[in-house]
Amino acid sequence: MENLAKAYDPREFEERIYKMWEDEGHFHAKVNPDKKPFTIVLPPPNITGQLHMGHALDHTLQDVLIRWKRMQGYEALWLPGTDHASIATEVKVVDRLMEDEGKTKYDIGRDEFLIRAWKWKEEFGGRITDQMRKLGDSCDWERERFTMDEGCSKAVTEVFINLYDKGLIYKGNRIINWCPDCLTSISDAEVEHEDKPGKYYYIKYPYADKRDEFFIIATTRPETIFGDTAIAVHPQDDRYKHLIGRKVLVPIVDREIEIIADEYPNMAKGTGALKVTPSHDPNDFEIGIRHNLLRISCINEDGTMNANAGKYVGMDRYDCRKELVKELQQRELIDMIEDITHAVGTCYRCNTVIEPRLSDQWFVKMEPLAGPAIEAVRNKETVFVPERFDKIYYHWLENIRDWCISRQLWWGHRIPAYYCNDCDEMIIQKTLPKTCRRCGGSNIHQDKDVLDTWFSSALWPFSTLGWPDKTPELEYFYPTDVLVTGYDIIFFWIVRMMFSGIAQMGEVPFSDVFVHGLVRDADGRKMSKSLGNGVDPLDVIEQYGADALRFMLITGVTPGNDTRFKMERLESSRNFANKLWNASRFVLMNLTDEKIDEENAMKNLRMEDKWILSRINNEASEITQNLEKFELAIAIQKIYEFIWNEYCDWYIEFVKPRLYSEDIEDKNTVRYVLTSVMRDMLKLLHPFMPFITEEIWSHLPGTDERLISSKWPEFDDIRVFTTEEEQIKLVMEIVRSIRNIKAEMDVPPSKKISAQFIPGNETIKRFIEESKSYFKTLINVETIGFSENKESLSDNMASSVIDGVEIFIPLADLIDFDKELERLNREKERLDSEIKRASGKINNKSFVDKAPEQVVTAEKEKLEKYREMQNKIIERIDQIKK
RNA sequence: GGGCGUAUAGCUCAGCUGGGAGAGCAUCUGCCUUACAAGCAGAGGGUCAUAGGUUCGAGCCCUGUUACGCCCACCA
Repeated sequence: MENLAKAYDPREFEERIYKMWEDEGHFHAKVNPDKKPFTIVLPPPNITGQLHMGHALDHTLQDVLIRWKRMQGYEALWLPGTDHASIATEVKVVDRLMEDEGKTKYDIGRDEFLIRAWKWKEEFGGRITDQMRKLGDSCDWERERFTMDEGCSKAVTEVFINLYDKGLIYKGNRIINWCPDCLTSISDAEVEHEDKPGKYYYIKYPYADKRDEFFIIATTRPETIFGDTAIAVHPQDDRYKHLIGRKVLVPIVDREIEIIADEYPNMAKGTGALKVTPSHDPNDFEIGIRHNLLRISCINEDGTMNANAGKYVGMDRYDCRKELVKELQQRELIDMIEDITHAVGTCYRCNTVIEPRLSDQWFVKMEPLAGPAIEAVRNKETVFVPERFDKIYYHWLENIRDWCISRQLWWGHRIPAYYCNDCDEMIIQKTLPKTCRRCGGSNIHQDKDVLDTWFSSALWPFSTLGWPDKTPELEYFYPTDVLVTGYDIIFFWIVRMMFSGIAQMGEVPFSDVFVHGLVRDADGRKMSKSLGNGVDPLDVIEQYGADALRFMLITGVTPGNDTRFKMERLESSRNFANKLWNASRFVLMNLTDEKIDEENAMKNLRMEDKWILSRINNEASEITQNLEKFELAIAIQKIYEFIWNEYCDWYIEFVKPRLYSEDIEDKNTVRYVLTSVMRDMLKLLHPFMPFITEEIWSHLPGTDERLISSKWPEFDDIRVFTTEEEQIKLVMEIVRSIRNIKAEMDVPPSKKISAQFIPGNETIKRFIEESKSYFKTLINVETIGFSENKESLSDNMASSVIDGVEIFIPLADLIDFDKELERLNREKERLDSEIKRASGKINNKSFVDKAPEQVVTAEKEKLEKYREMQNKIIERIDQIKK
């Protein structure tokens, strides 16, 4: 028989196997009316990114599901692709331009910049997809997409125009989140709130008609006073009611503003009065609309002060704050300064404090889109796994404000809005109009802004399948089945895919959202570049193999919870792979080229054969159920335990002598069972550890298909053997019991011994008689005998009681009776507590009355059993004491 | 301010619909037994955060409390 390498070395085969799968087309899914589709779209990683542990987890989960469904006979499509990552990529290209050529993007201009950006994409955009191959991701690479490829771009324009036509996209001059460093607007979702130390500056505004008296308001941002156009107080605020309508002067600039009444001010906060700066605060903006206030901007795009700030013009906003406070103090216009901690919005990319800023932007009107998206989850058209994440979803959608989708960047989908330079007419259409529809002029330019990256990712589940064209793929694969992602992008992405799918396709984009947590470092910290605590999946794969990494990432993780990356866990995963590897070596070295006769084998099964066949049969069915419920960790735990604790520890040990015997027919049976069970094991494990399983599979004789495309095991009624399972359990208990005696009584395991049994009944006696060869194989019991009672046995024996049988091991003159008594007493005490517990229940009338009958019966049986066992031990103790 | 999660063996974590507490690692003992020392066999180790409640029965369900963590929230 062809043999496997002696030690498990994943480097020897992982790459080769992946190439084979890809070359043979196993990943490719096509429209196939004879099969049911199963579709997952990959959350497209950024082209700027490198594979990190988060991807490794995310992809492993998806690959497990896809491989499993593929084996179940579904037309399983895992559609990969990458995201253009507008802002992230633009920053990279800008940096590179500066590094290489010392130029800014404005130096080379928009067209040239885009050429560089595409070049950058060509150079680095494929890096991450190459890395995915190392992980074993079985994506359909023939269908790989990019958010800015022709088809996806077409979809973007189409959606934009659809929404515009329905009045769901509009352009407006409104307050948006502005990043003074990235120099672009960002959406609400992209603002992170951080608690930062700040100060309340209590500023004195002189009354216009009585300049030596002051109205005091508290602000954290004194530099915005240049944009003040009112003071607002609550109409019910007794402190201020009488002042409504009076005028005060903005300090330093001496501009007159009015004290107005508005419901917004919180009477308990600050002085209860609010300076209103409509150009630099979203709430103030709203107040400004209600009261028709002037909008005065005082801060520029880059965070410096503008001419409205008088002598502070050109100064950075924070420098201005310092200087201005100094000046106010000199003029005695500051009442007091108080230290506070408050939440400050920062840019998710560069951490710069966000400047709310008035500007012309494009928005998606959210309310009409949010409603149906909320409904879809309430109706369970889409289900979150675990369920609790639907709360985040609801909360986000229920409180959503309009989505600012325009970005002042160059890399991305350009907004399909065109303006006539002559008459200012705005035309929304797919391509550049030749002439203006109003004035007929041909002097037309396109809107300079690009769209938020998430605008295109929101369309991913259908844009990648050909939409807006009615392709067969779209018809067949949409809606997709599962969307797998981390909880951190539920509102960035899941929410937007949901309402986009519903709005454009009339159907939710996926039926399940399988949410996972983060991979943290060994100390529970988030892996990050700045901390330098990230572990590179590629290094791990190089050292331990992709299978070990995948196994580690799935094992012991509760869905939706974070997990820690621990080296020891990786090692034990690798050890498991090694264990399987060696078990396979054992099987293979005991096979011959001779064909295994299945029919004959099934006729000559012994009890351990029936037992293991029965067990794997059950496992297959349970594991399938676990996978259906997305309980991947439970599923893999079961496979692990089966392979290690049942197949390796027991079955292989059971059958060794049969393999070394001369009984050809029996050897055939063992070979059949070994390989048959191993095939099923490999199948069940394959989704989780695809490489090692495929490699071993390829060495099994009579294999003419690939494991990746083989059929998932199903429960088989013929392979249920209850009696044999019972019998083997008894054998195992006896074996464990005797091993324990040997170990505790310091008898070398290799020492040959004999055993005497006092069986509880004839059936047990027969079982033991039939099983004597196992005792020889497993624990060196050379001879066995039966007795009616203890009295007929010699004293020099160690003993043990299990359910239904007493076991005696003669230890010649070596026996240490003190030790033996200690052992027996320990056992007696253990039974004591069991009996206490069980009898407590049985003596409890309400338990007997109210608990289900089978529970009560079971408890009674247990009690009887324990009492019997304990009696025997007590007898033995007494016997020894005499 | 609102919401969520976590608290189980020395460590990291499982524990699916409530019915005798588990794994991996670590520890102790004995074994190189011709698949595997990345291994085999045996052993020790837990008031399941805390106070109540529901139930015949609670690690699991309900309420309160504490600690830690996370997310959301338009900066007066």
